[in-house]
Amino acid sequence: MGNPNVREPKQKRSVEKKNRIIQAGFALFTDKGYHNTNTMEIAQSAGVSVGTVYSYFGDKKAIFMAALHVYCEVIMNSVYHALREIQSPIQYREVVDRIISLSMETHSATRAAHDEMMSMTYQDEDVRQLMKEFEEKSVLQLAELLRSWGLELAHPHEKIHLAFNLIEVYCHEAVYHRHDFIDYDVLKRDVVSMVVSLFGVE
Amino acid sequence: MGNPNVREPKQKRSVEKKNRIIQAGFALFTDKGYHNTNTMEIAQSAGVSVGTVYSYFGDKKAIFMAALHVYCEVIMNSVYHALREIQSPIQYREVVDRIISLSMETHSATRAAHDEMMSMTYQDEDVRQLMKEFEEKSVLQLAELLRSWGLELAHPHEKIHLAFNLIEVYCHEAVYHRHDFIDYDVLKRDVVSMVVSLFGVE
Amino acid sequence: MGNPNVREPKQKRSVEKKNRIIQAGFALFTDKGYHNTNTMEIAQSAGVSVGTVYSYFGDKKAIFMAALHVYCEVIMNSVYHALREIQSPIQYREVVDRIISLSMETHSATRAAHDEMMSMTYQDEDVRQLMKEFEEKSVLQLAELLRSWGLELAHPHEKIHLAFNLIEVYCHEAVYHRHDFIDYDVLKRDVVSMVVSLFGVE
Amino acid sequence: MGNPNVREPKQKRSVEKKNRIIQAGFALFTDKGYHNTNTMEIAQSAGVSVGTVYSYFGDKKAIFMAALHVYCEVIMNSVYHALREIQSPIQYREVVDRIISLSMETHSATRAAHDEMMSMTYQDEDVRQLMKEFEEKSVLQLAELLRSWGLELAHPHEKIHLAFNLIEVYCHEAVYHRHDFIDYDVLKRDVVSMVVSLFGVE
DNA sequence: GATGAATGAGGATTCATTCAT
DNA sequence: GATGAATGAATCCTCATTCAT
Repeated sequence: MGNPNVREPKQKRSVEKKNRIIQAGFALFTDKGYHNTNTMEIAQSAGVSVGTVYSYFGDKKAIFMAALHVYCEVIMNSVYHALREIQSPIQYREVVDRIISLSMETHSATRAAHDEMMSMTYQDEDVRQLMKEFEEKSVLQLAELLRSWGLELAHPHEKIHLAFNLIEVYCHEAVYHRHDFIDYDVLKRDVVSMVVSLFGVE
Repeated sequence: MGNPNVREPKQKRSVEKKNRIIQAGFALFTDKGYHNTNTMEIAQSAGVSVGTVYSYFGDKKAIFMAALHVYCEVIMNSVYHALREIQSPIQYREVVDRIISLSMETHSATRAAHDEMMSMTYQDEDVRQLMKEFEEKSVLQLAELLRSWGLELAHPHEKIHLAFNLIEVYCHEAVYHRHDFIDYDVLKRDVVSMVVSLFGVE
Repeated sequence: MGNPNVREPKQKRSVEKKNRIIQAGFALFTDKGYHNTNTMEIAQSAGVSVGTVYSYFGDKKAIFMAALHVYCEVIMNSVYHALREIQSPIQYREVVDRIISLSMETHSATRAAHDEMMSMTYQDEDVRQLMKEFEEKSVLQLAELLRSWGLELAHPHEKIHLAFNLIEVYCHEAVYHRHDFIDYDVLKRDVVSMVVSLFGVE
Repeated sequence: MGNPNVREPKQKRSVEKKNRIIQAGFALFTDKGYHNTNTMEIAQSAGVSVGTVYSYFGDKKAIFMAALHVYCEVIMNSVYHALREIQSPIQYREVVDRIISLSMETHSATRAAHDEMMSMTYQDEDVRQLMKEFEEKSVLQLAELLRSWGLELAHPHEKIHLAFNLIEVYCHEAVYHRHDFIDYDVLKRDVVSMVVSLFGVE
């Protein structure tokens, strides 16, 4: 399965080419879904030939994995870097609000990315593993950051996990669904309150 | 598109057959994903021929929609019926715990169902619409129920939405991922606390 | 191939039912073509079940053959009966004009019938044979009629064949194509002249 | 519908391959009819894979259209080139005879082609349009040629149309049917006479 | 006699992957 | 290294025909 001679690019030109393929794949998977995107589209969108795609990636799934990796990094880093710049005294309510804004941007920018990515997670063991590792890394990184803020929590991992998922739930709802029976300002306020209360910072 | 002569079964035998197809489709979509399941597999798994499948459903997507519909009903009803049987005085913490248990059962039973279903939601407008309607119905139904309990909330819809998604997040995590750095009892306790506090019932 | 137990209806009800099937088949084949018409459509259009269709006709082709037969009869009879009513002294130019009018009606009424029928003729030996017999019968019948008018021709069969095909060409062109570079009145006048001159009656 | 990435071959090898597919399609459609020919047969007959067929043609109909186009060109050119070589003084009777011979060759060579092609014309708007354009082009081209011979006719288009159809009728009859009651020499002589008289050249 | 549900082979089309140039 | 033409298995869907009720 797949090309056994996958090239690991060292040259700058090659690295850029590989990145273009990942970007193209990410954009297309995100927009149309994994199964509705074919390799030729990715190649064309990246400005290379199919053959070239297959010289960098063993198979279609490998492109997906690389794209997922980048996606995770982007999500994580945007939040992490924003948080690192925060100076004390920390206004937690504002911090949460800021994270929500950042997540909203990512969600809007990547449209259905999150769900398409998640969907694959449950159909492929390799993808699942990748996600798991990423989540672990993220949570541990943030736990460290909170500690550096002097926030000593009883069960930081669980709380971080929940907080992120809550924010995720909000963004998701706000970006994709727009139910008429939901007031999104109220929803957001509730989310912020829950997070703040979860961390006992208010 | 699809078979214009879709049979609407009235006979008991036919209804059962249609249901078998839906069940088979649901199981397969859930297990392997929509795109990794083909119509012949569904037919065989339901013990009928492909032709028969297409006499009940216009196309593959219609099977998916029917399965999604059933899935939504099952999820919703199990929770709704359980809640209806609750007598006052209401112990909210126990109620949330019960809903979590019910959701866990469904999640365990249906494995990756939820995510596969959700994934389709973002790639197909019809599926999206179906989900939206279902969510609306569920939230309104529960809001009514809470009111009948004498629980007058400021923004019930938003709270119900968040509560359900929180529980969803927990089940999801508990059933699929099992991160080593998470203590699932702690996670659950936090979730229950958040919900109870969200509804101001403790 | 096909049902070996084809019923030959004697009862009035059955004969009518068979005719309804033929009519329905004719209409559908003519409108959408043989291959774009399926047996269920024919059955529905005739107000019977598929099973009933197969009790009167061995297979789909048999319906076509029966429809073709009816079509030929209709075409031929309309012309033949019109000609039989003509009294001497015969105004040949008017006679030709009348035949053209009749043919135009049939063409208009049956839309693409002629060509669909003809098309099948060249793909199936049975259909070809049926057409051949019908043409032979028609030409001989008309030759007889012309003789009864006192028109003694050197090679009546060849002339009748040509005359009919010329008229056919005209109707065809006039009904289906409508080229901008053709003046249909001129075309008709030319056709009439050719036929009249072919028979040496002017 | 159809492959959006249809290859437009420039390389000699590719052009030849595309032509082989057209030829194979033409032969099969002509022999067995459009609906009785499947894409795999065409591919095999052309010595390529189905995938290759679909890289040159968007769908099956496109192969048909291409074949029809070639057929039209061949028919037209054979007649047109023959006529262009004729030197004055022009012996019209011989000219008509020559066209008949040429048409007979084409008819014999292509067997049922004409009718299969015509049949499609009445079931598909695209095919109809293609035929219409071809006919227009042919008639105008010939009108021009006749003028260059000094033959000034009152309504050349109508006459050319009729003449060609008459010849067509003859060839058709002579090649496919062979009715016993028809003397084909007589039929031919009548046709020639009609054409010659139609153009007033005798 | 009539029905119409069931069958399953067959057909058009797509697309991940390979490999000769 | 790069290309993109070629492959053909796999997929969704149709429909003539049968046969149990």
